[in-house]
Amino acid sequence: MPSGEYDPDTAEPRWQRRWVDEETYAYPDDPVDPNTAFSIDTPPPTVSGNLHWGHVYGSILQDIVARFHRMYDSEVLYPFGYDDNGIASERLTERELDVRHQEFERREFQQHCRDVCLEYEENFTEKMQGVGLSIDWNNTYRTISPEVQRVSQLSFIDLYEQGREYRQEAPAIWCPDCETAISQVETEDDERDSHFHDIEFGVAGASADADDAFTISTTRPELLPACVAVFVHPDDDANQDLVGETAEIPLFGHEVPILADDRVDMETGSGIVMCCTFGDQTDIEWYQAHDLDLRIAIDASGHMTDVADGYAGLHAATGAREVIVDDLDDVGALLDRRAIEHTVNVHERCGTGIEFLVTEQWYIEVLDRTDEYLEAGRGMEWFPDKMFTRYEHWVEGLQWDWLISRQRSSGIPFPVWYCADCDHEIVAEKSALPVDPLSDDPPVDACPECGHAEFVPEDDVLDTWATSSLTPLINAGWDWDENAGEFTMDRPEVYPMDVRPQGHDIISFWLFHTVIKCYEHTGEVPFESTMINGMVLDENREKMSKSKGNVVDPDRVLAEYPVDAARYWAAGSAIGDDLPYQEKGLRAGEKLIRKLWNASKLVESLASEPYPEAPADGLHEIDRWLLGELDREIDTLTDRLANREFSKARDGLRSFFWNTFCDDYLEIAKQRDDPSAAYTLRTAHRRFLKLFAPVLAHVTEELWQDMYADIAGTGDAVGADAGSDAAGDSIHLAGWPEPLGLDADTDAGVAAMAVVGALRRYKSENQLPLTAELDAVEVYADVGSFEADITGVMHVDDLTVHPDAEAPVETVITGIDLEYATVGPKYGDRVGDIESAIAADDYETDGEELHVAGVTLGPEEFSIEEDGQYAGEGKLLDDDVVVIVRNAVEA
RNA sequence: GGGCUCGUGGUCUAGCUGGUUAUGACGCGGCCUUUACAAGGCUGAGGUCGGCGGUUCGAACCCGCCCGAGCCCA
Repeated sequence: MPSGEYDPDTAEPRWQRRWVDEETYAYPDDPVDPNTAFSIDTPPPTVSGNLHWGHVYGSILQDIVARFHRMYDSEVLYPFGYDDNGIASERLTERELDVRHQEFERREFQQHCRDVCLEYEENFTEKMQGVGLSIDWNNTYRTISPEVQRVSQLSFIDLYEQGREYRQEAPAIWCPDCETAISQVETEDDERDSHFHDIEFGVAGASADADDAFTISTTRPELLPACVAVFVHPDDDANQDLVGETAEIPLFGHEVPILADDRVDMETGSGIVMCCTFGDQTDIEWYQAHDLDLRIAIDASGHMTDVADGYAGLHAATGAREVIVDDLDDVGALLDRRAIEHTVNVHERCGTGIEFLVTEQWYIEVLDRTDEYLEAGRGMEWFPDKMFTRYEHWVEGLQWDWLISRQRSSGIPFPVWYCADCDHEIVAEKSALPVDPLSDDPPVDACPECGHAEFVPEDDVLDTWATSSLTPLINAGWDWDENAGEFTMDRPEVYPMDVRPQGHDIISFWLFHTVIKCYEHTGEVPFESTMINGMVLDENREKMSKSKGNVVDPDRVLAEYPVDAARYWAAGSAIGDDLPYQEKGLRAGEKLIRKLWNASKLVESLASEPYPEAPADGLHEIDRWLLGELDREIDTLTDRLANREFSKARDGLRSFFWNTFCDDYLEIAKQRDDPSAAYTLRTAHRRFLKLFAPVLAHVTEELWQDMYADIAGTGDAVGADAGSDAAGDSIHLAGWPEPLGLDADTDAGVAAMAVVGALRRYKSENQLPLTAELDAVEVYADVGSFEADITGVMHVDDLTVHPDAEAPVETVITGIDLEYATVGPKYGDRVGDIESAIAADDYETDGEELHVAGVTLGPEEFSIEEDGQYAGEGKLLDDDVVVIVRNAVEA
């Protein structure tokens, strides 16, 4: 029985432990009806450090969805994963153990990664449980685990067999310091001091009348030996005569074509730009679009190659650049040199400026099916709708197939070997997966192509997105059945999954890649819906970042506030919108928790039986009214939760509970002691607990256990919801309330509450205690059989109700309200005249019609605005529902 | 540089396909010891809806430009 104050510091950890220990949220092992199973593709956080507030925020939104559907549908699969096969986890491991990955054989280093990550993962688990997430901790996965490696390699082989993967020599982003290819997400922009150099290029064989030289501005003169073309914008009239000529590179002397391309930025430097293989992304595009030569001037370690003639062996950035600039100056080709600050693409790990190196890489073909992938995206329901646009633009703007190979030493290996003689690709047997070609033998003794018996293992590993894009299949238990010769699922009922929750920053990565991979493997869109949450900002609506020092530490917040308060705050967001962290939002949550606790105490003291029976002679009208209003709130709330309208759901329920239930109904119920009130108090209270349960997971559980769990569990409960309450011993396993559908006189209820409100205001304004007696009150409205309730709660000695009588008030016409929805379109620009005539009192009403400004409006087109004036004894409180009070106490 | 999104009282927000007086919460002022809660109740003040222009009888809402913020892609 709830007494005293609620103590979240002990209650919240207690329930969190119980939920885990008793496996409250376990998904059943037995097959589940696909119609009631609800599945969530939980985002697996990257194991690279500690959880931040953004994780907490996103997780709470997922959990609200999970808890709602667990009550509303039935079985919910809410799994959890740890993404620990990426470079971030390798770095964490190197940092923790103070080692370098190169010191180990691949499997050995992977083992170290697994050990280190395990510690962090335990910490993640603890944190997630501390937020009260209803995750099924029996269903967790690690992306570095053998099971997931098997899924990932199966995926590679399936796509390979479908002909959707190919190997090609192509430029890749390369870190010359770490000596590895990296993906674009591993790079970041950095402001660097640099120099802009104006360099004079010659025009080879220039005719006498043409210019024989032009200027190029560059920050990277050391790339001159790698120059393979010069570009001019097609709209650049001043330099158009150069197009078609041949340029001569200063110092190095080789000749390259001068071409036109609209990717040239005419605003930068001279508007003429050199294309080197490779200085930046655009160079790669030009190289491919114009089929240019390849001149590699910088090697894998960042030093100049033989292409750079006498500069070979010098380090490009720290040696060759200055020497080349000096030499250009000596031959008079350096026209100008000025200091600038510009943005450089660097490797986020070491800060080294990235290069582009041509290497052999594996790709998944995507460009040929963008139409299908667009259609697949349309096949999902998007919360919010507007986020689909990002997916759409990403797919429409795709320029490259998906590069999935990485030259890292840890990660999931490609299950591939090559014939040492003819380079024929040999793929592992599906039944043998997972394999590591570096330590496992290929499935054949001799090359099926040429018979050669020696093989070279592929030592690349898969892009981490190539694995994390399989989470729906991992969750569904996708595998290859060797005997049946087909792919199977342990839990086919969860696929496609009901919802993919994630941030909008990775729509183009995680979501897109998951959709296309699962689509190719199963022919189905992997999600019924996707829920895209916004970012968490700081109190000033700015992005949280370590450098700004405005990062919110989850531990600190949760030490100070109940988790339920944090959950209340998170539920205050419109899905897809960014949400600023606000302490006042958490404090408002605390207040609601306290209100719910105190109201529960009152309910218990007013109605001692947890499940009282409904009175045989029926419910009082006010009780039917309250339960009827609650029905409507349930309908509204259910729709809002189903549409992921968290903020509206939360605020609507809060208002109804606080204003209607606590302020109106409970105040009246306090004055009563009858079976109808007891039944209603308890029925409404149990329903409120359930409706709040998805958001306020802990306090509702505490109250439920205190007040209802014992009897609900025995099956002795009677009355509304008794059947579904008995289903489990946690409120989170109880059934979501269905509307009771009682007949209720809603209009009378609303009128009665208006009377009560008016009387309450009257007392407040006259500085009377709310318990003060009122001598006489007259009401000119139909309040049904609410009279006793009004007199009880407002302490009215003599209440007279005139349901049909004309109120003794004189109505004064104060104006005319136009029905703009009909008047506007009908009279168009004459509306202005009508309005000014009304304002000038220049109109006549004639029964049903209004004559104004030369037109006649029908009864549907206007309404008369009138004020009630009362000259009799007493005071008129409200002229909507006419309430007159005569009271001796009032001065 | 391109795309997408957001901008509503001091703060956070509701406002659906344009239509009377722009919603609620937090904070602020005043009043009320009322047998669940003073961390409560009642009540009041506070907004030219980022700016400018346009469409319209009528714009927070539709269109254009600009400013500020965020994300993604260059």
